[in-house]
Amino acid sequence: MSGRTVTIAQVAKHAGVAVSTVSYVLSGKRTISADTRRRVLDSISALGYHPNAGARALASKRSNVIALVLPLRAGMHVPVLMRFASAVVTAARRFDHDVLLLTADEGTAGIRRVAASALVDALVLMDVELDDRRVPLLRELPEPSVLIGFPAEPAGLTCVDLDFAAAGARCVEHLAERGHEEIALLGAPSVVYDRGTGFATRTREGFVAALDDHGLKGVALPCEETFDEVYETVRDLLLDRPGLSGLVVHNEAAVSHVLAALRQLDRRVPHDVAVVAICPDDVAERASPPLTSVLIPAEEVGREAVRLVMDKLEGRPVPDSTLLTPLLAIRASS
Amino acid sequence: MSGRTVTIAQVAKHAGVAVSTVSYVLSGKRTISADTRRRVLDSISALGYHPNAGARALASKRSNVIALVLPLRAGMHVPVLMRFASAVVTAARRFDHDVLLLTADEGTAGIRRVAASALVDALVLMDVELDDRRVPLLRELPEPSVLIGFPAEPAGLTCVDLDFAAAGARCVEHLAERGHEEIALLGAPSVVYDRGTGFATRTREGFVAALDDHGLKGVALPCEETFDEVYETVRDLLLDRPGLSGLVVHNEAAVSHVLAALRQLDRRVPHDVAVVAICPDDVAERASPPLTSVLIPAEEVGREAVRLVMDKLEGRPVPDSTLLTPLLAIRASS
DNA sequence: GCCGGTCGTCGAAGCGCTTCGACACTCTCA
DNA sequence: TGAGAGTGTCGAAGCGCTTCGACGACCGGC
Repeated sequence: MSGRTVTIAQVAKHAGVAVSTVSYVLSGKRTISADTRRRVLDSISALGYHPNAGARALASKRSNVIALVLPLRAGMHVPVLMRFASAVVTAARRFDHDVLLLTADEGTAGIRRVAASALVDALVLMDVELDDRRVPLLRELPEPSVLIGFPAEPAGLTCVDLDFAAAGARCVEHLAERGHEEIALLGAPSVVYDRGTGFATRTREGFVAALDDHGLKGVALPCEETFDEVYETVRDLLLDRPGLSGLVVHNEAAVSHVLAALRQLDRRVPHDVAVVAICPDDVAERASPPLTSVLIPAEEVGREAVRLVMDKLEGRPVPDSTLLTPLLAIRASS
Repeated sequence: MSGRTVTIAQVAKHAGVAVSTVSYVLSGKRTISADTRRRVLDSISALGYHPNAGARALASKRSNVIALVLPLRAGMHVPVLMRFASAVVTAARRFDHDVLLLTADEGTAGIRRVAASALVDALVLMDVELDDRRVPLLRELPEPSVLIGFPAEPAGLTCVDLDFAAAGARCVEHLAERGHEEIALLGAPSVVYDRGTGFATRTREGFVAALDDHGLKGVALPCEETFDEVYETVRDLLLDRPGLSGLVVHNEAAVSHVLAALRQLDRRVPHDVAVVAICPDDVAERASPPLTSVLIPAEEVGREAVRLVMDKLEGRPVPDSTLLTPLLAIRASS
């Protein structure tokens, strides 16, 4: 093994070749004879050599690091975010890149800093809002970037997200197939709609449009996240709309409260009220009864975001907008 | 502003000084006259200069990046993890460092890689387990590291965590003060105890010891995370122990299920059964009724971990073990 | 048998920064 | 008044890597 900081020069000497030859073995940018390659690789593992990241970045003008920028508002969707983050890291490693984590408290200055200092080659932004103040900066940055979520004006940007409109519609379609005639969407807290967060709005639009398509009656309501508020909302809803027999819940924190409220109101799921959720799989599975759900494909979104940003880094053309198709998992609640 | 990649040489020329002078202005490692310093700083902002991270790392042997290593098992405590991560990033920025995110799927190889390639100066590991396979590696690494959580054999390592034993004891003490005589701890799922995760075990030990100290009767049970299982556990518990009037819940996912189960069993909180939780504040506040809780101080733990790792980087001595005192927030449930 | 064309390898020139030693000053104090 | 001690600044030597141009060696074609 090593004796502290093995350099490429030591590898070269050990293998009896030039430094540049070792470099070419590693990068594959020039042809190297099988024999030489083997000798070099043997020396590398014999010495325990790891290329120095700083030196490599300096010489090649590539740091092989991408920035992952956390959302402006902490506290929302936290579990899903973690899965995004984890998926992004895993995907980045497939492309031999690492991931630098950036929070929002530094504001746009952090983004500017890591880009200007060549700490990162590219950026992935999570949980982009409709009116996201990070977006103008991205436009003027030479480093490529990919957004998870859609801002109001996505022209010229590369965005990935679950197709929330389709997700909302898919839930309606499912309930229509099951014969329900009046349904409701319980969405995000109203503050989320007020600040125009894209995914909440788009789900609602998809839901409302699909009501029409399938000739169903229905309503879309915001939904707060404490049990008491959820309980009231559900109670009032059932009171106002006696014919209502289906519920779509697009609010991870409220899911279990909705079910508890229904139990308390003596409505059986799915007998009296069918419930479909838009939430991560594990939440749906842990509920009682397990919920039919449109899963939020965090892994897929993360993977796709990284793929796109790598394509941009290599100068390959990429689509402006990538919408991932929602997948409905049918469980006991509908 | 810039015209693409401003270097220190351009700043030096613009300010009419030597390159080294600019460097010393930036690092403060030599005295510079006020006048020169101002000229240099003016040039820096006039040109929009940002030091190249790679070059700096190469020359100074410091990358100013620390690694944040995610836990081996994904899926546990996910929301809390995100707050750790965020706190670590924020704290690291205060020390002018950035944070590289590492997942466990690369195994220990990832840790070895970023350390050997000098990509990072130091490491912070989240959610360390009793028998953590990353720990032996840390001992042989020259880079300093800090663990969040305690392994079975922490000698020679630097560990930070909430004092879970004290947290368990604090809950008992609180219920004893309120006059309860028989109480129970609903803890993590049994699989978590089986693999010996430290925080679960330590809470239980603190709980059990405190029962004795305060002369209470009680029991500590594992607790699964689906509603149905929680319901059964709670029902059986109340059946077996008619005198039981207090519950400590140390399982974030089960908290709302426990409350729903109690509602269903017609036990009023806190009138019939007092409930104290060990969970993040927002979960406790969102419950109904809002729960008296020992909060898990993610921000503080993250901040402390970074402070320690920076101390180690600077060669300052640090304590092997840092236990953060639990804080009980009294709310409506007890 | 000579010419042009790969193929495989080498040496050297940076990449942008930090840091060390040197050096010209300006103060002090004997 | 001159030795000694600071100050403030400079120049140059790397840090470990990539990459460019050069150059033998070897090939087939005429």
